[in-house]
Amino acid sequence: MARIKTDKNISRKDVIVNKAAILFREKGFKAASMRDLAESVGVEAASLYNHIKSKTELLHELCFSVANRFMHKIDTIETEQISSIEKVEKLLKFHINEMIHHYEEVYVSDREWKHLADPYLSNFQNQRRIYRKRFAAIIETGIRNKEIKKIDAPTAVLIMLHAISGIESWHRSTQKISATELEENMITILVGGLVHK
Amino acid sequence: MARIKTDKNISRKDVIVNKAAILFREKGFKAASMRDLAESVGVEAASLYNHIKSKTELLHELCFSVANRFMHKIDTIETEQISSIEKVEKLLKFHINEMIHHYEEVYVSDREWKHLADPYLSNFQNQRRIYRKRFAAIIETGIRNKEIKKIDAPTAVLIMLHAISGIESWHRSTQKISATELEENMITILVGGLVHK
DNA sequence: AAGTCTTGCTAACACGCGTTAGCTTCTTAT
DNA sequence: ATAAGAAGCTAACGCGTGTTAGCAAGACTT
Repeated sequence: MARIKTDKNISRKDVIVNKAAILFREKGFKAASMRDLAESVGVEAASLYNHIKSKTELLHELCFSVANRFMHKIDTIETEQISSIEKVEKLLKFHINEMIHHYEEVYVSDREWKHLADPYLSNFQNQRRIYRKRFAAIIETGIRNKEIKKIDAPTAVLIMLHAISGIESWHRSTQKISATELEENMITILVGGLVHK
Repeated sequence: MARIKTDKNISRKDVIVNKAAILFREKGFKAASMRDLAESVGVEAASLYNHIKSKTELLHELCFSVANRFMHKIDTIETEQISSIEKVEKLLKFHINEMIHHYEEVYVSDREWKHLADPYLSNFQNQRRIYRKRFAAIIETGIRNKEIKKIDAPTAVLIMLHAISGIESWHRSTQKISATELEENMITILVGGLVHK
C-alpha cells in the first residue's frame, strides 16, 4: 500500500502542499487537478482528503504563507535606522531571495491568488494593497530626503515588484548566472539605472 | 433572435476574440468557460462555433497577434541609426503603449500562453526566446559602446519586460496618474535608476 | 418572390473535475 | 497480543466543461 513519505518535522500535509506548489506553478491552479496532485504525491486522489480539506485550502496555505513572510519583513525593515535607499535595497534583496529559494510558493502566490475564494480573496488583496503602500511610503520618504529622485512612488513599487517576478525566467534558464550575480545585477539596474554616467 | 453586432471592418469573429481577451484576462484561460464567453457576446454557447473552431483557437489568435506586433517592431528598430540607449527607450515606449492600449490582449498573451497546444506552444516559446535575445543584443552593443553600464544583458531584459507587465496594476488603479506620466516615470526609473545623483 | 448562405437555437454527448462514503490495511500504544 | 487511530483504497456522486448534430430564423442575391 502506497504511503506518503515524511521526514521528521514535516507532516504529510506539508508534503502535499509542497507538491501542490510545484504543480500549480507548472499548470496553473485551475488546470492542475487533484488526480495530478495525487499522482505526484504517490497516492490515490481520494486519499489526499485525509490530510486536507479542499483544493482551495492548498491555495490559501501557499498564498498566506508567502504574504505573512513579506509582511513580517517589512515590519522589521520599517523600524530600522538606515537610509531609505538602504531600506529599498534590503526589501529588494529579500524579494529576490524569496523568489530564488521559495520559487514555487512565491510564484503561485503571485499569479494564482485570483482563484482564492472570497473571505480569503479580499483579505489577500488587502494585505497586498497595504504592503505596496508601505513600500511606496519608504520611497516617498527617500524622495523628501533627496536620496531618491522625484518619481511617482507607486509606479516605482510596481516596477520593482514585477521586475523581480521576472526571476521566474531566470529560474528556468539553462545558462544562468549565479544567484549572487543575479541579485547584484538586479539591484544595480533597479537602483542605479542602465545609463553609464 | 440574438445577433452579434458588427461594425464595418470588424467581423463577428473579431468581436468574439476581443470579448475572449477580456474574459481570459479576468478569469484566466482555464477558468473562463465558453458559456461565460457566449453570455458576454450575447448569444448561446453553441453559436460561437459558427465563427471559431475551438476555445484554443481564441488563445492562438490573441497570443500571436501580440507576438507578431512585437517582432515587427524590433525588426524596424534594429535597422535604425540611433544609439543603443535610444533603441532601448523606443522599445520600452512601445511595450508601455501596447500595455496601455491593447491591455487585455497583451496581458493574456503574457500570462496564459502556457495553455497553448503544442505546435503553437513551441512556436510561441521560440519567438519569445528570439525576441529576448535580440533585445539583449541591443543592450550588449550599448555596453560595448560604454553607453550602458556593465550588467548582465539577459537579466536587464527580464527586468524591463516584467516591470512593464506591472502596468496591469496601474490599469486597474482608481487614482492613477496619466498615461504620459506613467511612461515618463517608467523610462526614468528603468533607464536612469532611482538614485538622485 | 425564391433560393441560398449565414447565423442562431435547443438538445445532447462524452469526459474530467472535486469530493464523499464506506471499507481495509498499516502503525502505534497499551 | 489487542485495541485504537491514522492513512490508504475503490467506487461513485453530481456538476460543469468543450463541442457536435440537426433544425429554424434571418439576411443577402438574383
